[in-house]
Formats: sequence, C-alpha cells, structure tokens
Amino acid sequence: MGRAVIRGMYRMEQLLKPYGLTPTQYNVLRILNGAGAEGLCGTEIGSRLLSPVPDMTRLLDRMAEAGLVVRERDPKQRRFVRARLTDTGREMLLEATPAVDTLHREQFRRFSPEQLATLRSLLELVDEPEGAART
Amino acid sequence: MGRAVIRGMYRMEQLLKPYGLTPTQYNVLRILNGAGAEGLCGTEIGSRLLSPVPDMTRLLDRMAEAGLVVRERDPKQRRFVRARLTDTGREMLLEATPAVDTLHREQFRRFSPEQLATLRSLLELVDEPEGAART
DNA sequence: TGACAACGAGCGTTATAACAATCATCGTTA
DNA sequence: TAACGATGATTGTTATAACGCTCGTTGTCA
Repeated sequence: MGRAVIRGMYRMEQLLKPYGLTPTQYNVLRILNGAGAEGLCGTEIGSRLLSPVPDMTRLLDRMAEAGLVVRERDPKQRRFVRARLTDTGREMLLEATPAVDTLHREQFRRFSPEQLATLRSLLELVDEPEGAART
Repeated sequence: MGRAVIRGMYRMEQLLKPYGLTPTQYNVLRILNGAGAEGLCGTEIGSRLLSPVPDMTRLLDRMAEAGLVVRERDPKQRRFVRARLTDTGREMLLEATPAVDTLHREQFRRFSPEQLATLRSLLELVDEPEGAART
C-alpha cells in the first residue's frame, strides 16, 4: 500500500523540478502566500510544515537567492527575521499550482466523489503521536 | 490528505534511524532477503525499489561498509556485481522488522479490518503513469 | 537592574542525494 | 571476428539535508 504513496511523492518531486522547486519549497510558498504582508519568521514557517526542517535559514537562503522571498529583521522584535513573498515568488506559485492541481486530478481520476470522501475520512483515522502536524 | 502520508514517512525514517538505516536501505535489505543466495545486481535492486535511486553503487558502498551486504563480480557475467546479505544484514533485518510492524499496527490501530481492506482497494485506484512501480 | 533561561537565527561540518560523464563488459551483426 | 550499440557499474561534482553548536535577543525573576 505504500506503493501509490511513494510513487505519488516522487511524481510531485519530478513535476516541481522544472520550476526549480522542491516540495518543501512549494509548501513554503503556499504558507507565505497565506500569511499576511508582514510575513512570517523562520520558526513559524517550520512549525507549519508537515515535516520538520532542521535548517530553515539555508532553505530560505536558497529561496531568497532565487528571488522568491525577501527577509528582513523585525525592528520591534529584533530576534525575528520575517520572510515574505516577492512578486516573483507569487508568480512562481501561480505558475506551479495549476500543474500541481492537474497532477492531483490525474492521480485521482479513477475516483468517484464518494470514493474520494471515503479515502479522506479513512486517512483521518491514521494514528499520529502527540502534538503532531499542524496546517 | 497528504498530512498522514508525510507524517507517516517521517515517522518511519525516525524509527529506522537508531538502526542506522534509511527507508531505502531497509527496503534493499528486504529485497535482498527475498532474493536467493546468489544475490542481485545493482540495477535489478534499483528496479525493484519504489522510487529510482540514481546512485546504487554508493548506496551499496555504504551498506557494505556497515557490513550489511557483500558484493562480488559475477565470474560468468563480468559486468554484473552481485550483492547479497551478510549474516549481519539478515540479523539487522530481523531486528528492525518488528519495530516497523509495530509502527504500522500503531498507525492503523483505529482501523477495522474492513476499513483497512477499503483503504487498500482505494489506493489501488490511484493512477500511475506507464511502466511504473514494480514489487 | 543584573543574572539567567528560553528562544530565534546563523553557521561549520558531515553525510547523502542528484546529475552527468566515463569505463568495462556483453550481445549482435556485418 | 571486428565493430557497434546496449547495458551495468563506477566516479567526479554539485546541491541539499541533517546534526550540533554558537551567538544575539528577549522576557522573567530574584
């Protein structure tokens, strides 16, 4: 049963590669897009990701170098460095999202709406340890 | 719905870490255990894995250095390098497998047998591209 | 207010993954 | 059998992930 799952992750990775994005970076784009104009600090971004990233600094370094985000230290709370999307980052998100949606539709093409609903509800039964994933 | 999936992969990774194994290495152990005493060549192992590994040589290098596998060039077919489990590798597999099974049981603790069967059959509906995963 | 614990970010280092190119071996065919 | 294409393995290089430690900043409490 892990087959479909692992293949799906792999296909998502391949899909995002032409955009120069990893799945994690794509998720960061979505998180920052959802956040307000004031942006989010690295730790907050990390806590909203599905799996922990032990080196948020350099992940954001790379995204900044690609022009997707900008960071600046919060003048009020000088230990926070707030990251927010650039226009380029927002465009990248708008560009990649249709392809991601298409892949999802393709993968679940053979599902009826009822089957999709059943799958969702079943996956919610998967047991997670204390204090697990948010978002 | 990716939540449970990604968390599950992450937990598996963490579970295997104390054994010094990555999920891929664990799968290689299982594949080699399933193969006969004559072992398998690197390409064949790669083709049985769920996601492609572009550098089988060094993956097996690491496993050989850990004493889990041995390799030797097939005298008949000198381009093949056959890898097979050592006793240590087999013991490692026997040691890790109960923990893996326990994690699976824990994750699906809240599923009835019927729900598990439903989940399996639904996941088989996920659309895969041509010539996809084996095993 | 001075000390201290908590927290956020940054950085050094090592290990692994990913990509491309090269070399050796084999099967096939002219 | 000589040449060629296909296949398997290896290696060089670069990029990313992972781990641990350090440093600056903040809040708290004696």
